[in-house]
Amino acid sequence: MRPKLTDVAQRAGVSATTVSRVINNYGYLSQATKDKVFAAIKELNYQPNSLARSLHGKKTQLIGVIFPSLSNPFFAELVEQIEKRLFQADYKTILCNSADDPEKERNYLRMLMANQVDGIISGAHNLGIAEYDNVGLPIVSFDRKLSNNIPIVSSDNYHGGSLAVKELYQAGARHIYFLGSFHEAANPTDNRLLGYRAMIDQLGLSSHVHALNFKESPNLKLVSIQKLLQTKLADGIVCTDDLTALLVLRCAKELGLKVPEQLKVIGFDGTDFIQSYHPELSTIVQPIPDIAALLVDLLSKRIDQPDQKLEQLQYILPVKFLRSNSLLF
Amino acid sequence: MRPKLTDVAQRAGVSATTVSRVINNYGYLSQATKDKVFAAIKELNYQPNSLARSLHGKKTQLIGVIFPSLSNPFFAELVEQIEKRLFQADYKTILCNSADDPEKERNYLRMLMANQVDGIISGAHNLGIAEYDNVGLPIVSFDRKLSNNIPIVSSDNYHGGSLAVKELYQAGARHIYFLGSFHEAANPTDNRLLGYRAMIDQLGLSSHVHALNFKESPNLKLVSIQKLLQTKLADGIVCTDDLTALLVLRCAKELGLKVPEQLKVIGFDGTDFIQSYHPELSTIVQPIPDIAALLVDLLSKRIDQPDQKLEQLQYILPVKFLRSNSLLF
DNA sequence: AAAAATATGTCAATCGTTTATCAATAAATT
DNA sequence: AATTTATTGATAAACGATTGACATATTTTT
Repeated sequence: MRPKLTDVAQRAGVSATTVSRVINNYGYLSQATKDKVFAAIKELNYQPNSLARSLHGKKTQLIGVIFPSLSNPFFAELVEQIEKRLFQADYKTILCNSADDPEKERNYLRMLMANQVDGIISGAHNLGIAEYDNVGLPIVSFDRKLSNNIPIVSSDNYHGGSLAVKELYQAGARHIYFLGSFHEAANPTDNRLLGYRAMIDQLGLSSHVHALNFKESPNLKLVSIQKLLQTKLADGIVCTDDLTALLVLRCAKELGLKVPEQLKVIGFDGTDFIQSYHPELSTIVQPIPDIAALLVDLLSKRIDQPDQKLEQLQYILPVKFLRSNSLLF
Repeated sequence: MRPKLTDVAQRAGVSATTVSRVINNYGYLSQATKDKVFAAIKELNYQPNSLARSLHGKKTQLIGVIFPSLSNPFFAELVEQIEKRLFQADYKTILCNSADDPEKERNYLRMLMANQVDGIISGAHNLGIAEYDNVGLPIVSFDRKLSNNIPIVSSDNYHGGSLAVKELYQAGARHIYFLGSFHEAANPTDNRLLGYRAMIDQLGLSSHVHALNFKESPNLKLVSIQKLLQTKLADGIVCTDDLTALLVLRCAKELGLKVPEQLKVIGFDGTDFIQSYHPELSTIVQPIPDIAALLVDLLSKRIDQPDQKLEQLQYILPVKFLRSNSLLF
């Protein structure tokens, strides 16, 4: 049986009240008593039961972190950073992989409420506004517009999209395609497409969009990409993510298309993984650590001051362009 | 304010006891009452406060999942699978990234205890036996020998190591190197090295081990690999993980070494990611879904029957060899 | 009509901790 | 010596749900 507060009291030879006073640091306390109590706590390896504390209105220090996948390095690294920041802020991470399954996501929301989490960080989810509003908890969102009460953090997708085009153009590409997945809803991610179009227009080029279904397997995507590359119409491709860009590079190689001479490619995300293991890929780098830090920071504030009005609904973080061999040589 | 049990009772026009009976499904209950109560629960969107329930001895349905990293696709996929299985078993995952930091891991153990988790899945951790034994909770381990009370699940690393050598040999390699990181402790992972040595001996070859520090950055590893490849002594390399193998492939390309003609390479892990995005890499595939399923299964049993003696301390799951271009063409 | 089974309610204790209130004692200050 | 101030304790009421004991009423069975 785990020791409880009264055990500590007995061991230290003080009252339960005093032990609680020491733990919660309030009221008058002599150094001698504190020492005795801390010693007893150490000896018994005592940990206050956080269930009982939270039942009393103290925070649970639990945060639900909802993401659609971990096998995508971008989400893996983002979740890793979020967990790190949450830990530093003395929060624990309940990992909720929504797996693009609305039912699972709904279930998780229920569970999180039942577990009295202090707040939720939701990344690229797939439920409606109403269900998130019903939760009645501090929430911050990554890359998805939810409701007017939920702040959104995202990278500057628009600028990323247009920057990619500009870089391809400057490297000599004139037939620049947009390749990847995007939604119809007004998601921040779709701004990559808007940025692409804007820059295409500005440069007087014509836009070409080749859609991929996000949920499809890499092999199926590959088939679609092959079809695109075989036409040999494109000399530059803006990909909506780095993994797609890798498929393009592979496909180009198989078709004997020289990169970057005949085909220039830019990805999106720029994870550490890609930078380390595919340094040949040019990409638009999202500031993952900053995104994580901001999400945690905003959520902390929402938790500590739930009544404070939102100063800002949208937080857009700058992206960087990482030039590499897939573009110039 | 979130509705509570008494609110439901009031709404349904029954007593609190009856509501509790309905929720916990015991005692005599008419269908009519059940319907009324369920209706009230729905209307109020009521969720029993799991803190209060657990304080009564009910399980928290929380599991601590401790892993050293998410940015490594192997761990990301393993954690993803574990989360999936835990969810199916109605458990929630508290993600603990130990980040190879003993202090952080220690902190997490404390937190998990304070949060009354039902159990812990620990993957490749870095604390001593005593500290894990003190936790006094059901624990299962991945790839690390902890104590005699903690079952270990791992892949057949020994067979994987020897299989890799055998395949390289059959493909024509005679100077087969072992490249990667291993510990001095008797960790299951080190069996890859033992398997390598055994097969090397069996084939009458001589063994060559080139060590890499697991924690070093990819760039530093690359330097070390370059040094190895420049000697041109190896015509086959067994890597302890796929990421290292990718570095070898890159390095070989840069040095103008033809793969697989001059150099044959085998990795280890065989994540979906590698299979999808690096199909050219031959590798020893760990059965990630099976590992996850077994870990969750064993833990569930430990939780439900804590007094049952362990039938088995070690569970070794079979690996598969995935042949690809880095070996034969 | 009596006995048994079914259905619901009231009441109170409990889980482990927090916290307010009231007392009591010791030490420091005037 | 009187008055503050500092330090600890004892007691009890919460937090929200569970559960056992007991009472009462309604049905069903014999």
